[in-house]
Amino acid sequence: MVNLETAIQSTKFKNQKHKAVLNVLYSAWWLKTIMSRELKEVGLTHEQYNVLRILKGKYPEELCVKNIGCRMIEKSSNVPRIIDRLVAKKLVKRSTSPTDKRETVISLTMAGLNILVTATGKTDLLFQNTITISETEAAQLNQLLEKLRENE
Amino acid sequence: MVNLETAIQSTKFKNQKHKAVLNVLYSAWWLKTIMSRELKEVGLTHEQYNVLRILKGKYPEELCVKNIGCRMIEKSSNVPRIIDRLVAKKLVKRSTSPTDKRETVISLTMAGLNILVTATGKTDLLFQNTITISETEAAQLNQLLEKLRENE
DNA sequence: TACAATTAGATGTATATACACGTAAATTAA
DNA sequence: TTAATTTACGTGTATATACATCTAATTGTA
Repeated sequence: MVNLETAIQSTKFKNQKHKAVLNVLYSAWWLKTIMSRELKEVGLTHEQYNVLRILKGKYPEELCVKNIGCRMIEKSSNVPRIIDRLVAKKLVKRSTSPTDKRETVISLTMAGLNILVTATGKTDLLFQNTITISETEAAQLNQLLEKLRENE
Repeated sequence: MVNLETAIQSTKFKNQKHKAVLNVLYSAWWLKTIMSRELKEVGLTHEQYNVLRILKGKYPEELCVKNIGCRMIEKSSNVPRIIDRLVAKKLVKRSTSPTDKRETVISLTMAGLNILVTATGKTDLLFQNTITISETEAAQLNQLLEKLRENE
């Protein structure tokens, strides 16, 4: 158990709100780090995994680049370039939409589906073992995070 | 007010814990985005600002690269390269430690201190206007985030 | 219908992240 | 005191982020 003070070696927070901002940023870095460790074993980055999961959510329906982008957790991700790497690994296929030639539609390959199953198994197990807060606490946390962003 | 479901266009969360993981990641991205917008006006990136703040915390004491690194929110930040850019802008000064020639000690310049004051004023105002949760809620949020990381 | 405005996505650039590796200095051990 | 080990930090590489710009396709409008 590492509290924020220890993690970033600082005790000078203006107030609880200021501490909460740093705490959210640090927690996100920590989550990405432990997830990436698992994903590395199947050769995926966190963002590549995110794109694959978005495609899985609609599978076997295809999604265009724009619709993948607006579902990303990090909105400023450069989706075409992440797709480049997934295409190179043959995990997705790119093709032009017949109805709108501006759109590039992306579909999961079998290899993509398979790697996703393995990766999801790994991250699920990780969360099960590492994140032990109760469902009630998680629900509270969700409520407070949305309160934090209420003026979004 | 934008809830997570709308933000990432998904309603399929395995449970509250799974949703909390995505919620923390999304909230961190959101916080970084709104902060970066302010910092851009003074020509700083989020990470450059973080390094300057760490230096301010010990000012006028100097800090070596390693001690800056272990105080960073994102531990895998490449501190030497962030310092490169701060040196180029004359916001910090680099020199070799006289007591241990392996160490590079970094000190804030007057320009660095000044820009930090402006930047901090901007982010403080931003938080004041945008983040309106109470101190009690923020304290609760801090407690839950540390619970989330309890097996760190 | 023709032309302007908008939209989708590819691409370029600067910065950052994540991680490996190299070099020099300091520390420890033989 | 020399040799091995460790530490601090710079550097290289692949990927990602953040944002601007370009092109082609589509849509809206005169």
